Amino acid sequence: LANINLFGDQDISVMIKITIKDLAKMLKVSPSTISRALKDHPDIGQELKTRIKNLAKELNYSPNSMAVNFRKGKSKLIGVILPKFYRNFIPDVIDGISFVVDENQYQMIILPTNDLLSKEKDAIQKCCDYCVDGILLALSNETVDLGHLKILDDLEIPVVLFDKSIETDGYTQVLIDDRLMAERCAQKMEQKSISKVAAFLGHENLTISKRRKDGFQSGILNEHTQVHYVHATSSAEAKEKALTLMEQGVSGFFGMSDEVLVGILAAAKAQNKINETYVIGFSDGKTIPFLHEEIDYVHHDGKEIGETAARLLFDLIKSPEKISKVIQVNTEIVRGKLEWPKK
Amino acid sequence: LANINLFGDQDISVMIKITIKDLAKMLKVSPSTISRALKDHPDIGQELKTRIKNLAKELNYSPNSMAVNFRKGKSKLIGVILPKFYRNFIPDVIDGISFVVDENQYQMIILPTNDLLSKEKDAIQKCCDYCVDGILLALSNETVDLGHLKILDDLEIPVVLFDKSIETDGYTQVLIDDRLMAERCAQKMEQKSISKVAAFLGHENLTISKRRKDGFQSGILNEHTQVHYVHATSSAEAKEKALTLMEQGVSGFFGMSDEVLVGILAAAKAQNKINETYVIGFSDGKTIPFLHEEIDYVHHDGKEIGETAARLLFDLIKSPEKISKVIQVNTEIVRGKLEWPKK
DNA sequence: CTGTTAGCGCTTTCAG
DNA sequence: CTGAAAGCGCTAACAG
Repeated sequence: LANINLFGDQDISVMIKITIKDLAKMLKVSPSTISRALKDHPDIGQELKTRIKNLAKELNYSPNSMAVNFRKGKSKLIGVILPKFYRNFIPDVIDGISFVVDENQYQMIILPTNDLLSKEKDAIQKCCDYCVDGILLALSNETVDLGHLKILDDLEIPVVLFDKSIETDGYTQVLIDDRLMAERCAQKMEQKSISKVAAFLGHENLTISKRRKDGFQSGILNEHTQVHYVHATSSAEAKEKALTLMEQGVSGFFGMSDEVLVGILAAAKAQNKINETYVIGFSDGKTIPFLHEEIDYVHHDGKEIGETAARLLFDLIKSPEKISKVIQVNTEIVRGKLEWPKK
Repeated sequence: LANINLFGDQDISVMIKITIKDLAKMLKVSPSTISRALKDHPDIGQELKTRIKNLAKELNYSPNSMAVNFRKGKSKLIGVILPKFYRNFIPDVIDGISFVVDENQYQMIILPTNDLLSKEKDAIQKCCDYCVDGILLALSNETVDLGHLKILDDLEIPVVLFDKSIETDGYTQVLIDDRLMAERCAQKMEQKSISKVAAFLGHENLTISKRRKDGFQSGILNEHTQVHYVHATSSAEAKEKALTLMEQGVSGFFGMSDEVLVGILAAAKAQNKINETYVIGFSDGKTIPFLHEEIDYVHHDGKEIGETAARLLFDLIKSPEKISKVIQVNTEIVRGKLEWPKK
């Protein structure tokens, strides 16, 4: 095609990013014709269409997404706001999200808040500035109300909460039935006839902590069971507190997350009390194999939660009327040391 | 300010996204004046400037990043392309990256390749379409040459390779001195006077595997030491292979990653041979605490690698002449069970 | 069937 | 000191 050589003999396709205008000039047609041909608009003649497509392929034309999205008033971007890249759970969640994002031909920008409310607000503002079409949000520990999400309402940017959340109406959330499962844990604990037990919870701001505490509490029916409720936000803190409790004769432990479970088991190990200690809790089962101990745990699958949250978000993005709903992902208690982390 | 009420009595700031044009109309000045005032251009009068700024604040004006970036021909976006959200190492790397990205007021889009070359190519194309200003790339296992990065050269999009990489010139990379450290591991192994040892490597395509193998090989000076070289890409696979080798009397193990180390230790545990087995390898020290065993390991810090790679990328983005260089991050051999994962 | 035109929100010459 | 106008790349009425 002699047309390519408008700009001299060198193959310009390898030099700069080709635009629709370039193609238009080379083929001496208008930009709109190029635009239409490239998206198979029925108006364009077959012959011209193939000429255009061939040249585009030859020159590696590929549309400038920024321009397209800017023009269309949407970014094909979703914002994923989360506290931190914990090693447990979160990587799986992101995996699930990225799968759905891919399916929908979107991209995701990830904004860590480091568990700071101020950074969460910043993150939301940035999402607005970048015109994201939707937001997936795991709240920071500091967040106690959702006032800062109002702007998203105003701009009609849908948001789905996952993992961390707080009691609230009007927002779509993906949860597991924390209350019920914690209650079941307590029931299992009771079957062991342990007189002194402890329930390890996460940050006290979190509804997730409250719900799991409530559930556990209502599962303990024996009035003579002595229950300690403890908050811990790291494995190290959990270990310290577990050590103290063990010295006081506590031998049954409920841990609401992998973080605290690891601490509890480390304490039991350190005291050589693995065999006389009963441990149960919430885990995704990926950390357990590292522990070399079997425990009962409520299995919650990060990937499934990520996928579910992302699908809900895209439903909201696509549907005109934004109806919020709360989805409960199913879980069950299993005994692990389970599967190996895949790959 | 009566001006706000141009659109009736309701406060429009909570209804739609305010633009420069809106402000201009309300204050009866031109958009360019608004634009200049908001960025403290010296041309604008002090009084007008404050009037504009006040109104902007009141109405929560915040510029449309898409438009700004589109106009300026850059996206303030970097692409982070990586195989998968492994639980080891990668979350820390992303943490490091996100820290630097934040410092530079950028955002990052994350594109997982699932270790597929085809998806790696897609990811690169998407980065170009989104006009990212730079790319951080951890190669997939399938990638054996860098031909598909040529387009980045043409478009002058800088790229920094980290973690996974292959032997190549002309690209900026962040590495640790794999060869030297693997050699040191072999030397430590030799001090134990073990007759049968095994070196567990990752995927055979990876230069990282080759370099660590070479290093280990050259550290073994005793001709009578019998060395098995094994490739494994998951903990499960490593465990199986380690079991077989233990039956053959192998009692010294080198593991080039957390993944294989976990498998090796699980095998030793299963065979009740923890005490008669020597294990050394490469780790970030975060998995070790879960293992309850102490081992010698080459400590490589994901966060530092992520930060270093990101800083190099921003250097390239900012500097006019793109000079590629290879950076070696320092490492040392420590004995772990080390620190707890922070938080 | 194809071209012209206007415009997404913003910045930046160039005038005045 | 301020305004008018052009344009980044693309799309979609509206004409013809």
